[in-house]
Amino acid sequence: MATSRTPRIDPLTLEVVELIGTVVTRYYDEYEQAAGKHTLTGAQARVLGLLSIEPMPMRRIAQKLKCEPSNVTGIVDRLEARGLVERRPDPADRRVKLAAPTELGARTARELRDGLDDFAREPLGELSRDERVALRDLLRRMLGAG
Amino acid sequence: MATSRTPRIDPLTLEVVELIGTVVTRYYDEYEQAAGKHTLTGAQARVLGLLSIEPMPMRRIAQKLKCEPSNVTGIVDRLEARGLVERRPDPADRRVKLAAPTELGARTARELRDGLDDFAREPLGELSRDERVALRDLLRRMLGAG
DNA sequence: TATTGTTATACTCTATAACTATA
DNA sequence: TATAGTTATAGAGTATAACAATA
Repeated sequence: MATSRTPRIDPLTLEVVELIGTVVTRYYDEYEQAAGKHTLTGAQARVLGLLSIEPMPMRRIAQKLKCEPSNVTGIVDRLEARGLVERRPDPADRRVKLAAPTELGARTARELRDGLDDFAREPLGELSRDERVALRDLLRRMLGAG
Repeated sequence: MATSRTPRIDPLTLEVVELIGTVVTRYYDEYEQAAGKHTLTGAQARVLGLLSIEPMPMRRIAQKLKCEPSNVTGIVDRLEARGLVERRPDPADRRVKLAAPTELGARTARELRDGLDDFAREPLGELSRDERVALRDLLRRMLGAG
């Protein structure tokens, strides 16, 4: 009997998917490595990065991380224990705790962000300015306007 | 005092880095989601995917995953407990155990791989064939010959 | 009643160190 | 003696369920 299978994707698309997979691995590894240089885990670095843009309630961090709110408690606990983050009361709603980076946390987040420049320099450094424009436009289209 | 700072990257490169970050997040989420549909963790899905290409010693799995060999024991244990993977002796070296997918494991890996096609269809589906060729060439150059 | 954050629990992944059986 | 795989241990992230304080 002929089983109804998902049509195989063409070789071109397959190669692009594989290339993207390589980029994903490389990006992820560099991120973890940059975090590790500050003795931070990936999750901690992500939360610190989020808060450095804008302080936010614990609940919202969980939404951003796509994880359960109960997990955020521990991650912020560890960041707070290291003096990188602090919990502030929300004047508007006393149930809410706003997590915000300390001075040290803000500095660490900045250094972490600079670490990502390594990624920008290395693989992206292979491309000329025109090529980067082309890549930007393709990625923009791919991810849909936004 | 003028602090010697890492030179800031230009806006264009920054945007490309951010776009790649978005792709990375999306790719990762889809991978975890595809794994979850088979009640597999990301690590388990990655190992199963590796072995479906080629059976290999435990040690080599650890190298591929960039983790300690001791971790692989547990991951393969769980895959084996579910009948997706089996450990075979290596005729050439009795210290070595070759991990290989079972029939069920091979089928699961295939379905998992098809799940990645979702990624190929969605964001990549936005691009025409010519655009995909352009993206492929840019990624190839970026990742260096490859 | 509903919501925010937390605690308690259990599972997985991770690294480190010590062990075993081979080589 | 060196290597492959394992075990033991501890820390971190994750989900689920139940709880206190507040809305």
